[in-house]
Amino acid sequence: MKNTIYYTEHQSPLGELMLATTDAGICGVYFRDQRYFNGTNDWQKATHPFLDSAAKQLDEYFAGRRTQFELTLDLNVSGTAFQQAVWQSLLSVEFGKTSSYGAQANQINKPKAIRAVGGAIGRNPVSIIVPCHRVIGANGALTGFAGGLDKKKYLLQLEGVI
Amino acid sequence: MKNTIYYTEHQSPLGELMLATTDAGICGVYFRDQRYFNGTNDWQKATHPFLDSAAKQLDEYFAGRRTQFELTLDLNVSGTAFQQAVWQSLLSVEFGKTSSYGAQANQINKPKAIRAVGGAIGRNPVSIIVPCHRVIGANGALTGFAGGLDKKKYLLQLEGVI
DNA sequence: CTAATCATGTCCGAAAACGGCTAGACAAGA
DNA sequence: TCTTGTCTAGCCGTTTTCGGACATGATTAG
Repeated sequence: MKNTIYYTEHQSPLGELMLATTDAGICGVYFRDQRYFNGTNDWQKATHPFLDSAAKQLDEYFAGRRTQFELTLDLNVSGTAFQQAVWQSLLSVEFGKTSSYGAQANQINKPKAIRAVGGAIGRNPVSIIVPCHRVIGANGALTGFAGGLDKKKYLLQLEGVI
Repeated sequence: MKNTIYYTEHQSPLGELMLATTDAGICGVYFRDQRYFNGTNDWQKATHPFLDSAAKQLDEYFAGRRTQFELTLDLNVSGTAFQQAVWQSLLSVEFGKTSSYGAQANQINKPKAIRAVGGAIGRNPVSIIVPCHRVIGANGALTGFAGGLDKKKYLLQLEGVI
């Protein structure tokens, strides 16, 4: 029923990342010791074509040579229907642009579920690739990031937003 | 991590029973529509050597030709540590004898957890084989049975207790 | 311009309710 | 006395319920 999850560790300018995948697609990119991380019980440390692609594209992204990821994702491994909808919606925020929590709430047709959207974004399992860092407060404040605000700032600078 | 559960249905004088097993042993014997039944999601209808043995021995039991089951059980599929301890302890109550909730509480070294034992016994996943029906009130009252009191009474009559 | 209010899904901890119970105290009948 | 019955107060693991806290923001009131 539940697909096996394979993972590997990968170095980045923001420290060690943990990349995870199923046979259906990438399902996780986590910072070291980040918030809301559920855990590696019954995850298997292994190599996998998807993991290789992800690592390569992340390297290019950090080197400034990539503004868009071309990867197969599997966002249905964890989370509620609501959360999955939010994550899916995040994919439409492009490199170098930002959005607000309210705007995202509108996009999933729940304009009043703003705080709920905040909670869901915080639990995004695929950091960086699903660009949760591009969502900031309506007033421009960074407001929060599961990996730490400094990392959110770094990513936005990398994308030339601030 | 979680072993597959195979099941089959089997007729008995008390109506249809649902027998379930893992590759480690029998993990379920349920009455039709009984209380505290969690459900067949991701159970697989299939044949299995353990299921065959269980069906055969249950037939013999109901026919009065068997007073003791010789089956491999897997009682660690569901339940808390406390519940599993209670179920394990139930196995020591022999055919034709009865015990009380208090006595069972003593047996697991929690003499005061009497009501809690009652709750655990009610959630026994392996009816008949794990003889929860042999536990009655200290005053002799039948008190309760997940499959219905009439079935408890039938079983105790079959064993010649009442 | 600041402060209070409200709306929303999820998680987490605390608190309360709920049982397949029992021993003990009492009262009522034989 | 000796049953028998009804009540009460504890006991304890599990389940359910409830109240906040959150990666917010538009609106209203002062």
